[in-house]
Amino acid sequence: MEEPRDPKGNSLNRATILRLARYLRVLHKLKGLGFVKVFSNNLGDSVGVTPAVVRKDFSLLAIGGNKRGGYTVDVLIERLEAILGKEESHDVVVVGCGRIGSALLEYSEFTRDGIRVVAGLDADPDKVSPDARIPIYPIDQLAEVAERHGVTVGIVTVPDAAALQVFRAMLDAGIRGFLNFTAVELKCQSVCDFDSCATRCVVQNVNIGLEIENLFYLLKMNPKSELAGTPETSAVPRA
Amino acid sequence: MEEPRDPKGNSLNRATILRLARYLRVLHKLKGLGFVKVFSNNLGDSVGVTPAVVRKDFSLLAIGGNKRGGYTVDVLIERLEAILGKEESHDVVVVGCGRIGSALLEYSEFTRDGIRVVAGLDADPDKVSPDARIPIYPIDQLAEVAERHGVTVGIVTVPDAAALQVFRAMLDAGIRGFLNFTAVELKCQSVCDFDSCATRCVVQNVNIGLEIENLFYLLKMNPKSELAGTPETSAVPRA
DNA sequence: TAGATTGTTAATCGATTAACAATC
DNA sequence: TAGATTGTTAATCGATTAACAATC
Repeated sequence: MEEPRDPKGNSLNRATILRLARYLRVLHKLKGLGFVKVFSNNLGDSVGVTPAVVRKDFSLLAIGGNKRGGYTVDVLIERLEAILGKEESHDVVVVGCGRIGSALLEYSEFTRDGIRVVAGLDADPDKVSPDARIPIYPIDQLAEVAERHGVTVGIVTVPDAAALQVFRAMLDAGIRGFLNFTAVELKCQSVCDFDSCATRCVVQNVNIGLEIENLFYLLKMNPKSELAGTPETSAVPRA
Repeated sequence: MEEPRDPKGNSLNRATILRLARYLRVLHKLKGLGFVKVFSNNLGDSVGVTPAVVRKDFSLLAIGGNKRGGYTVDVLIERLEAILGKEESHDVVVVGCGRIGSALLEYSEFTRDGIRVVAGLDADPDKVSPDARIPIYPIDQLAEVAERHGVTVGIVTVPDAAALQVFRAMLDAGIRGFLNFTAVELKCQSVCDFDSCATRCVVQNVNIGLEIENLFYLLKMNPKSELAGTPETSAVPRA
């Protein structure tokens, strides 16, 4: 299978795709604020990279700027959406409706990002409530629910002990993108044969306990070197 | 200021520190399972890196293995704890007790990791409950609470609009490690003068909305290349 | 001994940074 | 024009991988 390629024929790696997504986020906000132009250093500040990286990314994508006036917000948004795809709505399911899962079911920030939780799933009959605004179904209806809504992305907020079993069930249900809140390393190889594994998936891990541990270690080891980088500068507001 | 250095005088960068923390986590689990020895490829699988990286890390730290039998779990734990520090307990505060914040207040996984939430803080008087098992105080008592418990790490689960203001208050209260659930980029430069900034802090971002967006983009752009890497192999169980 | 794993060096790869010409 | 920013190339840097001798 080919790697994704940009308009110039260069390949886009994971890091670049994630940066493009972040540019796009910021650009939408800037547009909402009435910005027409933006400089590479402004965008870099917002996303946490250097101006050179921003320019190089855009250069790679054949997105041109103006040598004096920077880049046009509308052009950037248009081109980035052409590359990343302009999603109307991101539908997801939440598997495991404990404390974190329940909180995410109703997470109000999702709406702003165009993310919609279509359903929760749980193994506990007491948690099931199919008639709620965001319904919660028994876990064994996962495949049916996923198919009905065409969901390909799921949030995993089950106890660690259930993680692998749930992971497999989600793969079987056609889910290919996983936001994993468990401490278990989820990877396709762990549920299928080594060589003949045809099921590919994407996993993003959010290990809250580990992140907090890391904070303590980083503070202890590296208290002086962890400044986030570039000073804030201001972008060009609409005249 | 000097960078942290290992026993051989080499400097430890952020990526290495985070890997060491992950090794240590896995090693504690292995010890709990009765493992005495472990090979570089086993540890690599668990942490998601290649065996060569594991060996290189340990070599850098002057931790030796046995050319036939791998590394001794106890030795690794001892040496890693000597380097990272053996923390008895990680005390944190949760600032902002909305859906996510409340869920984290009672997050049961924390106990297993030695993380203790000493208090929550909120601006809403209705949320305040100083007599609860995990008390919730008014936000303006933050400095007092942080000082009383000697807390240096905080979880930020406030609305985006309040993020910067809360960030500044937390810095003023002596908090230096931040687990940031808001979509706002928190960095010390945003709250102090550029050059004379003496307040250093560490921020780990958990942007759930962005992570989900990324899943959709990665699935669309790179459906075939996101396999998590190395196949599982088994470690050496105690005889 | 034979086999397997460590430990280290060199080679490779990719990403970041520096520099600066082009030009609006 | 003068100043500022883009766009690109080359240089640098660091991390990863390959390879293999050492040796248990």
